[in-house]
Amino acid sequence: MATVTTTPIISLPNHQHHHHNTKPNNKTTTTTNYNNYNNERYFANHPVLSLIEQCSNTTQLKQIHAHMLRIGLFFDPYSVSKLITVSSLAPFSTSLDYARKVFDQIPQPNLYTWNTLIRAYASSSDPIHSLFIFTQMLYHCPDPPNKFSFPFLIKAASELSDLFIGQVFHGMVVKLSLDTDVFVLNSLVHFYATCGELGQAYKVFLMIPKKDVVSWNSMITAFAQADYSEEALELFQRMQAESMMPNDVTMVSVISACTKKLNLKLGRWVHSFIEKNDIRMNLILSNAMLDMYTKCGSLEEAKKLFDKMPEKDVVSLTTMLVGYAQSGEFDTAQQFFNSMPSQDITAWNSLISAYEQSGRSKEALALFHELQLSKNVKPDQVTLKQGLKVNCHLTTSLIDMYAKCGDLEKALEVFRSSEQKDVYVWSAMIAGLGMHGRGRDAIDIFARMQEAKVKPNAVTFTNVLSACNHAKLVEEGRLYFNQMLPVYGITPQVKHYACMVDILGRAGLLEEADKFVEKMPVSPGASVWGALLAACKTHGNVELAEHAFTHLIELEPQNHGAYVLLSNIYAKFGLWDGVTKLRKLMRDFGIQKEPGCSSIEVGGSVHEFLVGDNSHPLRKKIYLKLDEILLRLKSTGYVPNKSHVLQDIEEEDVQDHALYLHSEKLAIAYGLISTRSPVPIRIVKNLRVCGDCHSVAKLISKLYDREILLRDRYRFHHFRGGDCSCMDYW
DNA sequence: GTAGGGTTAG
Repeated sequence: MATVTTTPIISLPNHQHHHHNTKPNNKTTTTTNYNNYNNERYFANHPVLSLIEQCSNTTQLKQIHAHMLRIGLFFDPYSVSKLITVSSLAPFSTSLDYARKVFDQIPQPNLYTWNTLIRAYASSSDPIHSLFIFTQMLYHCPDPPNKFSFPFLIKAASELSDLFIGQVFHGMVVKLSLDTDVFVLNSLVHFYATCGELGQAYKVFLMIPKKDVVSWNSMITAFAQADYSEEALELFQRMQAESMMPNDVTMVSVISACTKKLNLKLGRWVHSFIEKNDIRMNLILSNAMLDMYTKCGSLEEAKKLFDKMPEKDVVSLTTMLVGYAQSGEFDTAQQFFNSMPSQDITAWNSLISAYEQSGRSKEALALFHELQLSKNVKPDQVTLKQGLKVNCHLTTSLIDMYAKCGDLEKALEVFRSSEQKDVYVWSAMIAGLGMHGRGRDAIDIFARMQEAKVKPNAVTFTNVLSACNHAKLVEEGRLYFNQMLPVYGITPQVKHYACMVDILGRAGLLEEADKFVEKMPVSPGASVWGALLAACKTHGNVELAEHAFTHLIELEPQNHGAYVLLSNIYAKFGLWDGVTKLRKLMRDFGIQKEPGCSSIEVGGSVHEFLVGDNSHPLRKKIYLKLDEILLRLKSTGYVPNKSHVLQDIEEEDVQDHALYLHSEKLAIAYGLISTRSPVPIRIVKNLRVCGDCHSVAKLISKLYDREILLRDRYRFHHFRGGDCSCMDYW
């Protein structure tokens, strides 16, 4: 053969020299059959060889090994290679140690024997040893690597995902003129795809002179696994156009492409294609099909196929488990889990993840604990990621709960003590601070989140913007909104636009808010028009209000808040005709405003109050207390804000009830009667708190020296010493 | 007489 030039990476020895030196004088010892050593054909059909293949345990193998040593068969390269193959690849051999020991005993392994060992390591858990063996082979074996060596070597490179070493092999293949061998080239296609070099894989694929079915399969699989489903399906079509008959392996990838596209129709077509063309339905193909049916939403067809399958394995059962879990049928999912002869780590992870994803952290955590107690399986990387998610999920819930219950300190405590924080934990803390009016602190957390290398998502930005909104941080709001796409790659959604309109509008920048809405690239949802309308109410702009109202009602004809807001704006400007017209509209469309309702928890039970509520057992005491409060307030100069009693329909229906009968006042009065300082009075209201109730609450917090925590529809108000945490901006 | 391609959780 031609002299081999060296590559810069690994040099191939000049094999022409070796040939004459090594091969002829490699026998100095003698055994009975040793004279036959060179006559390899002589042993090819030796009866012992068929015995090797029938071995079912290590003891039998060792017996044959001993026998081969006795009769000299051990020194026949072909025979000893068989021994190595079986001892490394047979199902009962757990490690390559034995095969390696056998190999080390061979005085002059030939190329065939070297290839055998490289093959064994390539499919072992330590594929890097293939490369070590290869470098030894280059120096000790008289023959250069051949077309059989490279598929094994390239496979090792694939297993290692080592692009560099694979490229080196590719170079050697070219220099050794092996670059027309379909086996070698197919391995290269697979290798480049494994390393994510789809372009390179395709280049090699096109260069295969005589493509066989494996060539096509390798390329189709490469596309399918890289989420290029369209390309995979196109190649499948071209394969047929070129009259290459697809086989069962082809169909696995084709089905998998359908699954990725969530294309049930195409999946069904492929199913019938398989039946029409008599393609063998093996277990793996059936499993791929099950996966397609469950993921594409046809649990029925999956079940039908599952029942027909002659053979099922843990993958089949896991696929069904996931299918049922994702449609909420956890009992059935659990049954599939229990029906497994033995649950592998994937099965555990599937069920844990299914619980986690449906928000059932408790079940997920319980299963995780059960897994830790299991003797057969150990949690792996995926499990730990799930466990982390479960923990983060619980942490997020706790932060959210404490924040919404008004105990921001406790929320912060949970946040600080959590070891792992994912994007949702950070976001929940930002939201918590935001709803308590601590916009600066929320922004600070946002900055720290990025220092911790956690990438913000759309939820994070909603919370950041909302925090800016509640704290009147207009500049900051603009800044973060404008950074969303260019800096963070997150396309603003309608809710982000709505937040921005709220920020601008609430701050009185009505014109800017209006322009902002006009320039929106997405169509403004009801939330955007609602925010604009609310801003018009606060800052008094009839024309813009009517504009926003028209759009809002178009989207949500039954939105009672819209009618109330516009009616209030009319009332503010004395436009009584408008008020009357709106009231008529509301009557005609059967629109009723949501009644204001405040709740307070005392002694473990929740007490609800509506406007002018008379149903509470302690109503007499409550109204007496209310009178007393108002008397004390008036003595300090308090004047009820009549704008809330006049002609407008406030969030509470003040037409029939006096201002002081607002539900939050009743709830506060009850709180003063039934609880003692320093326990704060905690109230939750379904609507936005009105201006009068807000000033009353501030005064009570001072006169009665009580903290009042009031959560309204949009945020928290923390009244203390005569002031509110919202700084009167809400 | 050596070889290559495929399914489930994240």
